[in-house]
Amino acid sequence: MNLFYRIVRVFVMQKIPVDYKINCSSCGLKSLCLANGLNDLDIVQLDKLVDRKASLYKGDHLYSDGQHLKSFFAIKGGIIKVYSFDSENKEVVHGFYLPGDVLGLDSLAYNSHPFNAVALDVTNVCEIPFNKLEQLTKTIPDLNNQLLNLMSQEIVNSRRHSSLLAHKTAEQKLAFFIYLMSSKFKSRGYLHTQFRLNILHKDVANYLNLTPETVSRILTKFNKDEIVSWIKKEVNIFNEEALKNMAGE
Amino acid sequence: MNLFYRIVRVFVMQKIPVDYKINCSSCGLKSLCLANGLNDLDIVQLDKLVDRKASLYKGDHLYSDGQHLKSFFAIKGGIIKVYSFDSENKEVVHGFYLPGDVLGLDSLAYNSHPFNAVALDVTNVCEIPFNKLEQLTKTIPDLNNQLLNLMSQEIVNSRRHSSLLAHKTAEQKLAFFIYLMSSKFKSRGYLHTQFRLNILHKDVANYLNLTPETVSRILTKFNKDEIVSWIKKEVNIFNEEALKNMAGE
DNA sequence: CGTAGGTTTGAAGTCAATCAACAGTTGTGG
DNA sequence: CCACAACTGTTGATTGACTTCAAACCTACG
Repeated sequence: MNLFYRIVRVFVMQKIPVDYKINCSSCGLKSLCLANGLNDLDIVQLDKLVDRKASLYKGDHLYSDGQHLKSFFAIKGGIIKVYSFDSENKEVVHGFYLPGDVLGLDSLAYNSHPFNAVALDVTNVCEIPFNKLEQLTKTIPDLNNQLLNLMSQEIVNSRRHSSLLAHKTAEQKLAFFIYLMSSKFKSRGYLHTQFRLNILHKDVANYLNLTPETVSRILTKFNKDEIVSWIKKEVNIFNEEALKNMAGE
Repeated sequence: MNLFYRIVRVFVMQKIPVDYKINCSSCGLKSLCLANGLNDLDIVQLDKLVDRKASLYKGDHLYSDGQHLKSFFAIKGGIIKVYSFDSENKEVVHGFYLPGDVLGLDSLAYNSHPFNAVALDVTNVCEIPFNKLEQLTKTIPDLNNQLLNLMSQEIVNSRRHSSLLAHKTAEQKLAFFIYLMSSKFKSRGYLHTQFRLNILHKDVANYLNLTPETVSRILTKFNKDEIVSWIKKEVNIFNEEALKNMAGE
């Protein structure tokens, strides 16, 4: 088992630097991120702005509370948690971002913004500076449109989350969350009934305004009812229809 | 009493048409809405796009669920409630918009969007078509920046709302809400310890994920404790400091 | 002036939190 | 590579904040 772990680690370490240097034109996620809707020539222009960062490892911060953020980040691989602290210094989890998602849309209006972004797994991001992007939007109207679209979507997502917090039961919340993650994997062309979800139960609990105990109890029930299991970061959906119904969609 | 009411109504009906035709340059709210940060010449350009709509009365919809929205709306006076329906057809209140606020930022990315906007009081709005505004942002970079700023702020506001739903007690939620409204009035240069707030308790309850009964109970308590009263649409803040503390800020 | 919808107040009920104790997992330093 | 410490997850018993239900009272509006 230990040997297996080593091999995987080495594999990951070696593979990623090759993989993540891929440019926008040949990136499989271009239809989700800023490049969506752009023609091939424009994508090349966008690509010139992109700074492909070295891999982040679990616990590494992409940015922190109070920092003056001056870039967007598009996720190429891995998973990022965005969180803040409330007035009593308790953590508040705002969301989890997967490959194809864009971070930093919330920070445009603020010199110093109140959010933190941390990697939950080995993660690769493309950094796109605000000011350079802004210049480019002037010559590429489609790019400006896509930026506005992404922001608009972020507003709607955030409202959906509020609505979930307000009007769903603990069971519905958790079913909805797993269903949402599954949908994300599906739309990205990955296997959506069986996937790795490297999120701690306590972080999900926080995000859904539940306690880890409640999450644990409900997952046990879902497993018993043969709807879905989530054991050691591995999600298995046994009954997609039942999950969807339970999510109240 | 009837006579008094009549006089007020006539006064309102006559006054507003005169007032709301004011152009952007001389509008007292220009520092809050799309005109913020623009020079005088640019404001004149923006002003040409603006369609100042006739007054909306209580219950009139600015837009509805499923409609193809093609404009932003800046509120000049009055109050608008934005809401939707969940999967069980129960109303979900997403927010209340006051003079200076801009609506429709959520609808940019969607051909048909899931929100409704209804006037809770006599309300005047300026309509700004997406496509014309988009054209103008190309020649006025400051306008584009302001649009992005407003969207970014909307994301942050929405996250704050989620955080409130998740981590505050019923008392804190209500204290926070009243404090927030007061702050809005303050920043708009109105009296902020005494103001008309034409929102039903049941709508606030929905927005804060409480029941009208709970809201009623807490307001009774706040009144007894001489912190704030909210009786028949009139808010009176007796102890601003206590309210702020209670809001947990 | 009557009525539908909104608000208040009280009593009873409930969902999920809290508290507690233990089991499993991860990561680190010797 | 193991041992131990710190963290994460599970399960049960108890509690509490807010909801639900119910009935009376307002008040706004045609």
